Amino acid sequence: MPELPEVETVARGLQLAVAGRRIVSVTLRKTDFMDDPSAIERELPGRQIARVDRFGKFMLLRLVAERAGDEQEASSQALLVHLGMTGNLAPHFAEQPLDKHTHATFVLDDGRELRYTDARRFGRMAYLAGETLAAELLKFGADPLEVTAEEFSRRIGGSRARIKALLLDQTVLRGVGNIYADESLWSARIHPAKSGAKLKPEKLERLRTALQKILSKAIQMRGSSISDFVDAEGRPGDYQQHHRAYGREGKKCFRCGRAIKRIIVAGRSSYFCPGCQAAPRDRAGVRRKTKRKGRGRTSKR
DNA sequence: CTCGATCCCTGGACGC
DNA sequence: TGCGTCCAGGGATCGA
Repeated sequence: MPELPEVETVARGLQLAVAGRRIVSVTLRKTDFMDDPSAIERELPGRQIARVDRFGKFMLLRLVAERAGDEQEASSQALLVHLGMTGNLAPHFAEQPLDKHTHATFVLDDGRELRYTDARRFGRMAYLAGETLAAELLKFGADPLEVTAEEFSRRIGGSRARIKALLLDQTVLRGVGNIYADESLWSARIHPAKSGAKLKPEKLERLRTALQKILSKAIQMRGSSISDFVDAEGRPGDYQQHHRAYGREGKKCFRCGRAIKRIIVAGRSSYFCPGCQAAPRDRAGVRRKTKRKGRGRTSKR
């Protein structure tokens, strides 16, 4: 589950490994997670990967045309890549066999191949340029590592939605996912079902600093590998060893010793300590997980 | 505005 | 061994 720290880790690895390389050719396989596959096939060959940035949970491969003076130099162009749950983007030697779920191969000018693999195809890939790119990026909220106290307070404290839903909402903050939401709430001693608007200023600030500290530490440790996350060099992260709440149902809270509980908030498993993270008095947001029935897909449309 | 439900997708865990 | 079922989860979408 690549979230901000994992995506940052992959982006940094790619920046070192492929920035400056030119894309020679593109081969696509399954394309149902791509915005416009033909645009990727058409626009990428001949372009150079100028640099690799992270934007929320996205990676942006910034592209430039080969020849300076080309009219397209004027507008920005990028390949936007979201890793979803199981996505991976990494350079390979051409002779390495293809992974079963390789959906895109970008042959580079040094003979290596940048390959995108994604078993579940929850990821996203899009070639965007100019105004379209700018408009896409504008949809997302503040970067949690950069967000000021004032902006955090406005975005989180200004909504009555549950704090867990707010942290996961990419239009509020970009880059936080389930793991780091739970870890920061545990750290700040806030129950996931608490309303954002009901958080006192000092709680809000405790949450912001906890979130930033946790994300920074996780980046230092190259992310959390809880399913099969590996970075651009194929190396897993180490931050999962530092999880205090996420995935620890039934285990003792590192602060108070009570058993960590798991509930569903905002449709996601939410791990918290019932001793340290007091349930909101009023609301009924603490509902037990409801059993889901009727898994059947009908027809596809 | 905020909510839950449903769908997308596959692999892994588990029960039988 | 193998089949059925459940679950994981980011995000889009829809109706309440």
